[in-house]
Amino acid sequence: MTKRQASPARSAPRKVRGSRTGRPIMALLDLLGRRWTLRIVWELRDEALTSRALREACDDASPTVINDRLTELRGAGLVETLEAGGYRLTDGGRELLDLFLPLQKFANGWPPFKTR
Amino acid sequence: MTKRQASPARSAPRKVRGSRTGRPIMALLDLLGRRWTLRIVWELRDEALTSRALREACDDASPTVINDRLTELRGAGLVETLEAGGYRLTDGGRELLDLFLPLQKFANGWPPFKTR
DNA sequence: CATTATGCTACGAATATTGTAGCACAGGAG
DNA sequence: CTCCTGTGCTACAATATTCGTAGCATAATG
Repeated sequence: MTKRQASPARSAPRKVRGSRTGRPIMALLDLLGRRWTLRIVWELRDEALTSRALREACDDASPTVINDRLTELRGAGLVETLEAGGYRLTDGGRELLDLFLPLQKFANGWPPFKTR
Repeated sequence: MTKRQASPARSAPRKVRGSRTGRPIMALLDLLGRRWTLRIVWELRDEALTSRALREACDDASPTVINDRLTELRGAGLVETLEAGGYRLTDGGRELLDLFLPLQKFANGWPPFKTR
């Protein structure tokens, strides 16, 4: 059961949590089902952002999480760091994002989300 | 619905956590960015499932979470309970799912997820 | 009544996330 | 060089969420 400490294991997503089936779709669903992951991809849709700009864009989420997610997303090859600084989607990341774009239309047209 | 006292403040998903912008897409992204939410929608793609069948389909996730998610999804009008028992996607839920179906193809073709 | 299945709750332990502070390392300006 | 400012990133205590297991009440069936 690993051990429990304040935070010594925040470096790598050792495994695909929650899905032990091995099916790629499950791994992807699991990766995207973590807090801020979808949001980060979304915020990078138009342009590259620095880690701080990204943080602000994400309702000032904790840098801890942003960094964890960024590491995971880089590991999945969906996001890359720019040598000049900042992060942006890879070609694959953009490909994924394109699948999500219709979501906005769906959200806007779906009553339960309209007046939140 | 549900009261909890083990953890001090665990009464209800009172708000759209993490997104205070009010934009529907953020609310949706946030809803879907919770553990098991995407997976649950995914597992309901073909047929209605009982709560237990759903639990098993989701790698035996804790009934606590399954229930919380189901409540949230019902609140969002994406899932509904059958009078005969069990859960299934609403028309809106299926509409959302349709947007996600291409994801499987993407996952299968995306190297980082192939051999996990 | 015994059995099986349903939806759902309880709750301690394990993990994850939040919020705030601050580090080391570039530039750029003075 | 020294004082800024911005970068990516880490530390860590406080919270919140999730996990795992047990178990309830109800209903349908044998």
